[in-house]
Amino acid sequence: MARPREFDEDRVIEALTRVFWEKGYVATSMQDLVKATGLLKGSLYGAFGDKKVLYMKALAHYDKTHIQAGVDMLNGNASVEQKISSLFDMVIEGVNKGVFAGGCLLCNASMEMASVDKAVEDSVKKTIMRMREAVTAALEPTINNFDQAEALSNAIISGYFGARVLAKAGAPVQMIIDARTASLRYLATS
Amino acid sequence: MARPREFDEDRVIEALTRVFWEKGYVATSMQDLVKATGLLKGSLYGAFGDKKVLYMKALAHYDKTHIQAGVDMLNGNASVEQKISSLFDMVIEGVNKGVFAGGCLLCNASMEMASVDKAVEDSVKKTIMRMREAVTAALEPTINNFDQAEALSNAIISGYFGARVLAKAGAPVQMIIDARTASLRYLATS
DNA sequence: ACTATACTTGACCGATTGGTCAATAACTAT
DNA sequence: ATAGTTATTGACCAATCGGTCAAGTATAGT
Repeated sequence: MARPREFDEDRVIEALTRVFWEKGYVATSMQDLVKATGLLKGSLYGAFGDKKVLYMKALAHYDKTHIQAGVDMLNGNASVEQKISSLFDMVIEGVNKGVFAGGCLLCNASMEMASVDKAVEDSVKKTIMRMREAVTAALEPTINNFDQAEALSNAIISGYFGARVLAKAGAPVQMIIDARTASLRYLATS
Repeated sequence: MARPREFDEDRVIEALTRVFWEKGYVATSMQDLVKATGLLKGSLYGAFGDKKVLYMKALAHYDKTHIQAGVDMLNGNASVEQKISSLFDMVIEGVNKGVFAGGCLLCNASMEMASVDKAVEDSVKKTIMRMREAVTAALEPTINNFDQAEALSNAIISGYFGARVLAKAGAPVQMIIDARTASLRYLATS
């Protein structure tokens, strides 16, 4: 019926995601995306839409992959302590491996775009809530009071996001380690 | 000897700071700065330098005013609990007053620029360390072991930055409140 | 083989970007 | 009053921005 696509959509969105992750929305040019995806501008516009749409696709992709990996970990059958610890270890690992200075596309989007674009804000907020639910669920076996578990979850997520900011700033890793320790101590005394 | 400046330097830098604070580095155009300061482009370049220099001036100004206000508060003679609580209250206040969605230029700079520009990274890191020192000093009367105080300080700062991210995302204020509660509980159990 | 349809291509668009500069103006020291 | 110095002004620059589009091309159904 018609000419078939010559590219793999997932691969393209993966490439988009990496660029937006590394550079942010405004600092990324269509040229950057053309270079990263191997597609020409016309194809990108034809297949997806304008720059904002591409960014939303990237956010969704990041959610489906990286965030989901965290959620899966939290839903796994490790101990609660192990799960919370892993959350912060992901940040430290990012720093050590040099993954965009330990940055997180979700946090980046929140800082750069959430207060400016309603669609981004909604997307970011939804993802944060998913993370919170997962953390709360992971805590509930130990805490068994939902409100208390959620309050603890909120604090842990705050510490986690703060760790992301510290990581990007190139602050001493010890600060992140101490944030982890505090969350674990908080857990132990709840 | 020569023609005098027609503008007040502090007022101009204050205006610059507001724009960069609200929009970030890349999203701010020289036109935005021209409009905000009332100066023409040539004057801005002549008096200060290029866009990066203007940004660094803004960071320094933010440090001297907003960050310093926090440091002064921490050095004051309120109780430790009151001081730590105030740190988070500043975020909540920002959200309620709608000050750029509770954002903080320091955090914004860390997320957007620190991994890209060495000078920004250094500036941000230095400011973070100043905050840490102030928090640590505020904790020492209660903790009296320096290392322990610093570890707790690191955790609190992480929670504080995380609160900034949550604020910008438009997350429920309760999450920030719970982050505050957690920091106070760390303190109570140390 | 032909047609309808969708994809690819690259030239092209006006607007905006950060930055420069020569001309003019306002001051002070002499 | 004049000379020396610096600030202001706005026109100007090449480069890049996000986005469009007509032309060419590859496919599937007939």
